Amino acid sequence: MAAQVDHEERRRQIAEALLRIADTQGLQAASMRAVAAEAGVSLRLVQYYFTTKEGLLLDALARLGVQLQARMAQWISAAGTPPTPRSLMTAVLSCILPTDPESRRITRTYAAYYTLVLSDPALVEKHGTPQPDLLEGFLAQQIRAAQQAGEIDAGRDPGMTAAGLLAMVNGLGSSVLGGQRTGDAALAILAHCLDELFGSP
Amino acid sequence: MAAQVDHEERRRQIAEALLRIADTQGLQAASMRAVAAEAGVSLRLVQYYFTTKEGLLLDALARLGVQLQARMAQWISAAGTPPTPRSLMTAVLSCILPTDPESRRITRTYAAYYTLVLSDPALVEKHGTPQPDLLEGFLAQQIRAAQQAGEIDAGRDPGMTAAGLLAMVNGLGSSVLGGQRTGDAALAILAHCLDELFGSP
DNA sequence: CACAGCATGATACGGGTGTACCAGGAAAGC
DNA sequence: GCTTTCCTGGTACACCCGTATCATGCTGTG
Repeated sequence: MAAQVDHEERRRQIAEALLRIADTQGLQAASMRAVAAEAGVSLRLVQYYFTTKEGLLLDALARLGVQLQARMAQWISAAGTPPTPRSLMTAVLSCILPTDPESRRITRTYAAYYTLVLSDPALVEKHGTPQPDLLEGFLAQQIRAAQQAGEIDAGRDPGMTAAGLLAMVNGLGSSVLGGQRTGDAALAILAHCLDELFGSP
Repeated sequence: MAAQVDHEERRRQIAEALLRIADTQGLQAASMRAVAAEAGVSLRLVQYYFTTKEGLLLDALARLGVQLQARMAQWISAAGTPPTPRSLMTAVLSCILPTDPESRRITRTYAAYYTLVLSDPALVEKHGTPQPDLLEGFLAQQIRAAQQAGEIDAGRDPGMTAAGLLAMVNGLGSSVLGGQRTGDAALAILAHCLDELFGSP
């Protein structure tokens, strides 16, 4: 055999270079050569580990998803002891908002992928993106729990309320990235909505 | 003089070809040559009427803004007689949602521009985008009016509620374009939120 | 009628893109 | 030691991009 190299580490290095470019300059600037330069390797290496560009894009997207998932798990675990439905929802929703550098990076990179998928839906269709629906289900579950505890008006539809909240946070994130709003302002709006949802007189 | 041609008409024809491509294939597919082919003119003509590609992009974006504005004006004028704050808000918000072909087109094209601006903020900065803030102000004003009429709880912050609603509609639109939700489902969620905002027992 | 000027067509240039091909070197197994 | 396999570097190929240049129409005015 030859100089055995940690393939996974190399792939990670290259994929993260792609994500770094997607974050700072957008995905259309993430050419094979640019990724190679950013990762400090030769173009040939990028081709070797990811035969095609589509493979690289998909792999990097998967890693981005893992990063977001890790961040959310961390925020959930920091939601106080014991976690209440309200603290959990606050954690999950504000975790997605681009307030600190890491969330800005993740959100911006996801936004870069978003339009890519819009123009070429076949890219991710086979790959599947169960994340949003899972999140929505989790939120709906928390809402139901809060309703049984009498903290939320029982007349609300949990699914629709969850979907509305998640969509709002998405939209707030877009406006923050677009520079129309500050991250803290978005957080304040989210807090206001949660205050309204949980009766806080 | 030479064959005097309606310049504005030609510019419109070309710009709308650009918008059509941006809608169906994304902005990264909207090359000068593709726009020329879509508009049925030669590449040289596109260059003639819009010296540079940036000029073409900006002009088309401006036209898209006008189209959205016209659509909103139409929906507002169809908001019943006399228009109530609730009917106005419903009209404005559901007008943005991608439910019919026209709104799908507008929303998708705006989404295509969104990431372009994210990766190159200088493009639109000088050009200005007063639209969203105006809309937010309009919504806040309607909320205040409804509060004075006793239709909305006076404890709500009009600005934050307006911002939250607009962001939610934006996020709902994204999910519809992404195929995670149907346009009607998004409308139902919006209706549910408005029901909750205006006390409907 | 001729001329000036706007409108259009064809083509070229330099650069960037994804991918493919070919060669070579380094370590492990016989 | 030799070979086989894994890894890596360099380079080339088509193709598409935005823009510029040259040339040629056509038309309305003097």
